[in-house]
Amino acid sequence: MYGYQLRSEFEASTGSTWPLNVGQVYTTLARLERDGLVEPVGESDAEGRVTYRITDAGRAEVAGWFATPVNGESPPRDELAIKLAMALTTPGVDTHRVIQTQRTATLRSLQDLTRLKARADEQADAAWLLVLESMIFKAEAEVRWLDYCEVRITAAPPPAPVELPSKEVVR
Amino acid sequence: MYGYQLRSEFEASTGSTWPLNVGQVYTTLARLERDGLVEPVGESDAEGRVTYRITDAGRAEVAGWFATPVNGESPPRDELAIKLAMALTTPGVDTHRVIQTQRTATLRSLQDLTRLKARADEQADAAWLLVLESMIFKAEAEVRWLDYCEVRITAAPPPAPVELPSKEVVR
DNA sequence: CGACACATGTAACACGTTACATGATTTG
DNA sequence: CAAATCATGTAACGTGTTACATGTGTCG
Repeated sequence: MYGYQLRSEFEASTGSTWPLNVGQVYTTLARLERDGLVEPVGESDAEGRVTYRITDAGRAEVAGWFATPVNGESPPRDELAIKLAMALTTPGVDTHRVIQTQRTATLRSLQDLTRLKARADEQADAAWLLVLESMIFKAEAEVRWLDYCEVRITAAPPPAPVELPSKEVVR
Repeated sequence: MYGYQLRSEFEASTGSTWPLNVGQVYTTLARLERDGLVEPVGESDAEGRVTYRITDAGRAEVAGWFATPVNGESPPRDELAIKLAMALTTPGVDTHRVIQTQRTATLRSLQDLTRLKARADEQADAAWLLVLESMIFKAEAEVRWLDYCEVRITAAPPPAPVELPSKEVVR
């Protein structure tokens, strides 16, 4: 395929959710070519299009990707978890409020996702549908986790206020 | 605090899981100072330490961060979901195998996490514990999602093989 | 004609991350 | 004394991302 085409396919399948800057397609294509995973087939054609083709190395890379499990983020960069952890240990932050704010936001996005899913169901794009369902699962899990946290922290109140200023730390 | 100290605290609280390169502390500190969120208090002291202090702007930033919900990744960059979606639509990929590989990997990491949690429970570091629990919740949700996907794709077999090569795409 | 879709590409930035350089101080 | 720890910092890279530059073809 050529760059513009890749973008078109993508936009079509995601129903123009998930905006994708065309420029990024070209930068990525260039980087893939640099790494030998992809190669241009001939020069630009009459309409100025430059078609690319996957190489053997590229195929190997893809195969490897499919064969290798995704290692769930180590170290953990989960912003929400970190935020809650920080809220809990930072004096003067209403953790309860933070949780509630997040909860309503997550519920709202869950609604949006459900709406999108309905659209995707009609459209019958299996790939995009799968991604959406994954997001729904995640959002639901997030709500469950938030509820769990709430119980957890109301049960065990802040573990004695920390004294920040003094505290000789290292050694 | 000063840079080295920040790193020490961090390592201590995460039990030396989550390795953190010291250099990163200094680059980050420098960038925070550049943005006026943090400022050095005086020059380097006798032992060569440079202490930093949060500014009002920094405090405001933090407050804003706590008040704003995390918007769950839009566009969705979930590698696993994308991988499965691609597996489903790429001819010649055994989606079943991909799911199984991931499933065992996730279960294994779930074990590790549980072990870590036991350690954290003794250590009683509330923040780190919370992060760990979040990861456990996520891992469990992932397994559930994988099981759901498996049922989903064995129930509805690949939606008629796609013809790749032809397909006039744009327009 | 002027606007819009098609099509390609480049320059630039921020951020996360690492490897390396440099010294002072402690400790076996 | 040598090795380890404490402590700071810089140069560099890769990637995701955007804004911009440029040109062709189509259509109301």
